[in-house]
Amino acid sequence: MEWQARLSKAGYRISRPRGLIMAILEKAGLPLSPLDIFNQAKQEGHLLSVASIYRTLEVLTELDLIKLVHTHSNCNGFVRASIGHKHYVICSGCERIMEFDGMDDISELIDRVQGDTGFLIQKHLLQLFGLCPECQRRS
Amino acid sequence: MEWQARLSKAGYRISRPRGLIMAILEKAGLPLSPLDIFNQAKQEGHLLSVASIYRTLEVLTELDLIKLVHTHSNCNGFVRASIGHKHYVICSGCERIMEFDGMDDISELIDRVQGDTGFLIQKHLLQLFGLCPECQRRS
DNA sequence: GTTATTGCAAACATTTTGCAATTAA
DNA sequence: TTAATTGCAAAATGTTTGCAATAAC
Repeated sequence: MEWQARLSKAGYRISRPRGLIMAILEKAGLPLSPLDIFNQAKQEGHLLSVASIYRTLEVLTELDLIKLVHTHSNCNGFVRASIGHKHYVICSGCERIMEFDGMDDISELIDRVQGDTGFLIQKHLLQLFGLCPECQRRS
Repeated sequence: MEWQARLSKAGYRISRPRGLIMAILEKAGLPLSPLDIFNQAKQEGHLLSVASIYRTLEVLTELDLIKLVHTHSNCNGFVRASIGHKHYVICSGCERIMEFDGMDDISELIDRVQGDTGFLIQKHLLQLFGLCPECQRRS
């Protein structure tokens, strides 16, 4: 389903700022912070208020249209999300990001941890970091 | 090796604020933010400056004596770390945290992702979230 | 005694909020 | 038309920095 449809269905409106932010994240291909988005929009000749950016990112995250990415330093990078639960590999060189599936691979681990700790696991956060092919070549 | 020894060996001094912060994290058993640490210290009758807290957390993290924990909202919780690379399970109810090993479990996954994406994986971030035994009972 | 470390206060950065003006439906 | 959304500016929050005073070695 299109992001427009998902917004509408949830009772939100399709506004210009929301479209802009989705478009910017779509073509970025790497995690952007609120300020990054502000700057990118400005560079394209569109002035957004930071308040709108923050509010929009909150709505889009709530609808799983975008995801927050965690790194060593910053945890304020957002990426366009595709359907379903995914994990990310992030390039330490250029920040390029790719999704991958991996629920099967860790479900065994989750079972083991549940057994060992008595915790009832509900969610998980898994991200890999390394060099993308291009950055490998370059170094 | 004791944290004191590790600090010394790295050329750092054993100061009162550093000892306090290590002690506070040690007994907390859950991730504390810089402000949490400030408040906990104050409650015990010790005034720390926030600047020192931030600087200390940086040093301790660099020496792997403590680790930064990532959650949905905040990524500013620090926990006392034991030796070696660990992962964490965090209780969604009370924030209690436990370590677990799991490199074996995901090395296969890492191989697969390297093959599929061409990335050269160097690091990973894996955290599980759920209810601890006590919080399960309570709900 | 020497030098790292601290505390303070100010600078800086980031995020949130209230409210009138705007715009999507 | 009317209600959600925006932009603005101010407030709140979080983090970093320079520097003189202090404390570890």
